[in-house]
This record gives sequence, C-alpha cells and structure tokens, in this order.
Amino acid sequence: MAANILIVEDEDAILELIALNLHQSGFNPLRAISAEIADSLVKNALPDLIVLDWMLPGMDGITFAKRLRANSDTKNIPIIMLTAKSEEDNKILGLNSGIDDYLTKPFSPKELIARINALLRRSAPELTDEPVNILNLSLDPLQHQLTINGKLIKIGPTEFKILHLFIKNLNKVFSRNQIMDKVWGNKSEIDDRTIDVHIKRLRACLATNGYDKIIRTIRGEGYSVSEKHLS
Amino acid sequence: MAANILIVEDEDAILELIALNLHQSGFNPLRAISAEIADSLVKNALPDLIVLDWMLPGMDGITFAKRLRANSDTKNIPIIMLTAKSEEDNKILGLNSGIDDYLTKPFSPKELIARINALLRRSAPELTDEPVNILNLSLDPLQHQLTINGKLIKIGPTEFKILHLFIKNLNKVFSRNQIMDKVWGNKSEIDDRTIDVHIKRLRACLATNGYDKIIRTIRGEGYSVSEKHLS
DNA sequence: ATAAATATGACATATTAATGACATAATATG
DNA sequence: CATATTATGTCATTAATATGTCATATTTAT
Repeated sequence: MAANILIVEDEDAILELIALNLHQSGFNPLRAISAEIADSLVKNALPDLIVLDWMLPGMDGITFAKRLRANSDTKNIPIIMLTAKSEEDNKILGLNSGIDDYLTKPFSPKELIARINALLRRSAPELTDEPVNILNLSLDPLQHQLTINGKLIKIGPTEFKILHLFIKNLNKVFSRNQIMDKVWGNKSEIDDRTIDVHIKRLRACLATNGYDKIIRTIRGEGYSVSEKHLS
Repeated sequence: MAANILIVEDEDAILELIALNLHQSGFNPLRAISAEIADSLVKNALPDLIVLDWMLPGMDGITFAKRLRANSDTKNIPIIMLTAKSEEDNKILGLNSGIDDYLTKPFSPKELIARINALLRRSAPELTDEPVNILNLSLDPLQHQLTINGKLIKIGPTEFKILHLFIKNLNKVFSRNQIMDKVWGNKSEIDDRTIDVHIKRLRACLATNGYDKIIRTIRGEGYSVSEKHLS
C-alpha cells in the first residue's frame, strides 16, 4: 500500500539519491530520466505523486506538468518541482502551471520527504500510515490490523484497503468508479458488481458488534462510512 | 560486544572529539589519521562501521571508500562520510561510491551518534542491543541466546536476526524487502521465497511452547510478531 | 406492481504462502 | 588437511486464501 512516487530527473546520481531516500521512507519510487519516459509510465499506471526536475533534455518539466494538468486522468496528481538556484525566479511560473510545491537544489532528502508527506496527506490521506479510529473501531496500517472493541478482526487485503479509504474520508460518498481507482488502480477493469461483493465481504468482517451498519449504501451513487449509523 | 567504529580523520581535534563521543555512547572507537593507516587497521580487524573524512592527506576519502567496496571482506561495512560545507555538492558522488550516509561539518556529535545507530541497526542489529523479552521468551544478543520459559533454544544466526528484528519492533509488519534490507543488508539479492523458508525455520525453533504462533503472516504484506497471538 | 439497483451465495480461478528435499557453502572438529 | 556438522539458498510441490464473476434473491423508488 506504499505510495508510488514518480521521479523525473535526468541526472542519474540525483535520481538514485532521491529513489534511495524514498525507498527508505517507505515509498515506492518509480524512475524516469526524461519527460517522454515519464509520460509512458504515467499512461501505464498513475503514480500518487510526481517529483519533477525543471530542466530536462527534450520536453522540459514545465511543459510536462502542463500536459499532465490538461489530462483529466492526471490533473490531480500532486507535483513537486525541483529547480536549481538560478532558476528560482521562475518559481511563480511554475506555481501557476499547476505545480503544488517546489524545492531548490541542493535540498535535503529529509525536506523532500516532509513535503511529499504533506502533499499526500492532502491528496491521498489513505496512503499515509497513521492509525485511524471510528468509535471503538481502529484500523492500523502499520500493523495491518483491524480491531473492534479491542478484539482482532480477520480481514482480507482488499477489504482492508476499502475500509481504510472509507474511514480516512468519513461520510464521503465514493462511487464504484472512485473505489475502483483508489483500491485497484485506475487501469483495472473489474465489474461494478465485484465492488458490491467486496462491500458485502467487508460488512461480514465488521458484523461482530453491529459495525457493519456504518457502511451506508447510497442508491445510485455508491457507498460511504458514517459513525452515525451505529445506534 | 561494543561495536568497533573506525574514525578516519586527519584533524586531531575533530578525531578526538568524535572518539570521545563514541566512547561515551558505548562504542569502541578506533583512530586513524590517514586512509593508509586506516587500511592497515582494517586488514587487521574489520570494524563494524567507518566514519570517514572526505578530505585526507594522501589517499582521499572517496578513493578509500571505493577500495573498501571493492574488497569482499569490507564491502559491507557501513560508511559515514564527513564533508565540509563547500563540498556539499559532492554528496551525490559520495553516495554513489557506496557511502551509506554523510554528515556536513560542522555537525553535532548527537547527530553523528544517531546516524551511526541507525546504520548499525540496519547492518548489524545484534550489535546495538540489550536482551529483549516478550512474554516468557527472552532473546539475548550479547550471548546470542534464545530462551523460552527459561529453556535454551537452538536457533540459527539468520533466524536469530529475524526474530530480533521482529521483537524490537513488536506488531510492526515487515515486508519481505524490509526484512531483506535489515537482515541481509540492502545490497543483497535473495529470493522472496527464501524469506519464507527462514520464517518457517524460525517458527520451528519457537514451536516448543506454541510460541510459533506469535509470528503472524499478513498475506500480501509480510510478517510481524505480536504477543496477542499466543492464547 | 414494476423496474432498477443492490445483496448474497456459490464457484472456478488466481495468487500467495508453507513445506520438504536438496545442493552448496561455511564452520567446526579431529 | 580432511571430514563432519551446521547453515543457507533455491526449487518444486502442496496448501491456504483471496478474487472476480455469475445467477439469483432482495430491496427500493416511483
């Protein structure tokens, strides 16, 4: 469930330095040494965040960023831009073109990680690993455990992810397509009914103390989790 | 069994400062004022970690590091590089040549100790620690002994390290890659299934009093140890 | 009551983990 | 040095668990 971070950077040493640090911080780094390569990677599977060098051979970072923003599949992927000191003036241009954050080289890996975490918390809270609670239910991604009233509940991987998504976004209604994107990844092709089945399985896991009731069905829209519905 | 840390630093004041701090933190510092001297010390007895100055008279730090990496006896010794501020750009070069971490002068001794501990935890977790316990199980790294209910259990080196890692991080789920990094070192290339086999062997060791149950399999994620699972 | 949407049980298939056997490597022992 | 012992990593097989789909039942809105 580690977040996939795409690094676009032509200098091999820097690319590897970033990849190493991301890996050690529990992220899953993907590498591209040009915007063109990055583009094909993105088409294959959407990353959760992109670290993008400003200066690139071929298509430059800004142009690539704009392309990403123009495509509805990719326009919400957070982008962190890397710029050299002398390019600092261009910051504003960068921020205007849809960049979410930027870092000036040389930067400390620690700082990069911090910014990545900050952006992910905003865009994909379910990818951060803090435990979440609702009533007496607690879901801990680090321990990969679900407990209700302190009792350990057996739960499958897919159901775990769905529940995590729901609890990280309490009361938010997710369409089946949204659930599919977040849990299976956007390239996957599964039937809508399959989601129903997994919701059913998830409810079965939660059934112990009536917690299955926290999953609301919104007919025609999708599902959501709310604590109000246990009573 | 305090860890032996070799310090390679030509400025005597800094050398002694580091040595003092290491000593106070329970390490056993070895001193060398040049790469050549360090080289002969290393040939004599392998240190557990090397703190290496970038700028040295005669052979410089990078060259020495590369030599160490080229020798199979020494290639796994963690190296922390010390660089001056102005050399900061060279960071990346250093990391590529097999440096595990770096510090920019001036640095705080506390920070150095922290980094050393972090690296030792990765490369030789058994060197840092006192005995650890869970329920009636006790693991003593100093004596390399495992006892359950006071009874001595036979356990292989690899299984010992894995168990140690798990018990030091109770309830935390480790992916096979993480286990590989921590137990074998981050350069190693072993098959995922090999981890399974070692887990099996570890479980066999613990089986005596049902303690094999403390090892949880988290399908698709990895393994973890929890005391809740013995009951 | 009817049509549309959702829930559910059953099932075949796919994925992942556990295990036993074995060859090789490292270490200890005489 | 030769030999015995122990440890290690890999592979093939088996076992366990998860997944996706379908057919059918149930619910819901109008």
